Amino acid sequence: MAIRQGLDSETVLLAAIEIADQQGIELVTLAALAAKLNVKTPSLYNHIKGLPDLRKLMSQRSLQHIREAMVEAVLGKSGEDALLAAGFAYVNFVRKQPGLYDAMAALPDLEDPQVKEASTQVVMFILRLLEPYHLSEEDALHVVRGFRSIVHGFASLEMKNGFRMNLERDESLRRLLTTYLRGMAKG
Amino acid sequence: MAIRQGLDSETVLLAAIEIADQQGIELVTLAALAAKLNVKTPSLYNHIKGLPDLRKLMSQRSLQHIREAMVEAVLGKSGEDALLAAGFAYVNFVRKQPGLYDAMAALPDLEDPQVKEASTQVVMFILRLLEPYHLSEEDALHVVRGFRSIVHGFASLEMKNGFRMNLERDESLRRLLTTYLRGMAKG
DNA sequence: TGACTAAACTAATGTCATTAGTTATTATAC
DNA sequence: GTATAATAACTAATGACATTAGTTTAGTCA
Repeated sequence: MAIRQGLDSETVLLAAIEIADQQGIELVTLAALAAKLNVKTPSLYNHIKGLPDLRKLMSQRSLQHIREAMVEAVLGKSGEDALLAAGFAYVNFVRKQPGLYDAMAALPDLEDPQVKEASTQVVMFILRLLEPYHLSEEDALHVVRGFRSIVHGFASLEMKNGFRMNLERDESLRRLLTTYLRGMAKG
Repeated sequence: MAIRQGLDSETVLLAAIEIADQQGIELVTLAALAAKLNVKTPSLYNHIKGLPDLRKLMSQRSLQHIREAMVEAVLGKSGEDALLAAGFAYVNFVRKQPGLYDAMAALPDLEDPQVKEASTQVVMFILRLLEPYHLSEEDALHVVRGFRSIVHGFASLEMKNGFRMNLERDESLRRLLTTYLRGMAKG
């Protein structure tokens, strides 16, 4: 017995993400995770500190992925095009990995240092996209809040089946973003 | 023993809401609820079907309160003023009852019939506010999605301490809403 | 080879939700 | 007013889960 599984925290994290995306964040239990990894529950504590710690790792990873997806999406774009592409990249990430994103949304608060850092990276990325607008620092920060509210709000409502009308979702998102950006430009 | 407490589902619901707002939704357990109501846990099942049922009741109630708050806020207002007031009423409700709102955000999905109905009431209310704009039905529905995304996104990010910069939050919200509305008007 | 490190394990505890079955209180019917 | 029915509380039991303590054993390295 006790054959080593070669586990490490990354493997545990990836398995947790897989369960989250396939079955929902509430089914990410240490029991389910251990079963998936052919190990007993307490063995997981060699790699993660516990369930709350795992949730934090997932949130952090989620924010990293979102940033990466947005970075990739804006390559070769600037101004309004870039912001639109970044917004879609954000929402498309949530569509592809709803459980992982939900781990972040389910976090009681985002005060954990590492989560904070990943979140700061997202904010700084959006600030970069706003440079062509030559806003004051304060103005830019308000816009970042606006942009984040829009994409997070849209993505989470969509994820929870909050949009029930028979209406193109991408079109809703496109209009939401372009309307906001138009308001910015014509402000 | 077994003195009757005069419990009913409303009392249970109100106690759950109180725990949620004071201590957070994750501490709304049947055990905590029973203790608060001077009753043993199984007794709660005479009034609610179980924890998932309670969560649904909370979500439904949350949506009702949000609608009421918005209705109250727009009295005597119309057009952009009304939409701005409604947006602030939404966010201020979440500020006042974060745990109750979180119960809704924590629901796996919003497919439950009664939650759906309460949600439809909110959508219909926003549609009424859009009447002065004389939009097509499709256009109006896209705007409703936009408005909901904005207020939900802002409120939930704020609730989870997602806004960490030292920057007026009401001002962020005001700008977010007016920028969007300006984009609509100048579309 | 021998000693150390660490990854797995077993065992135990405590919290929680839920169900089944029981008791006792309140309301209703007569 | 008393008998009966409905129901709100209870006790007891089960099963899922997270977590901690202590143990074994598999790799690693001197």
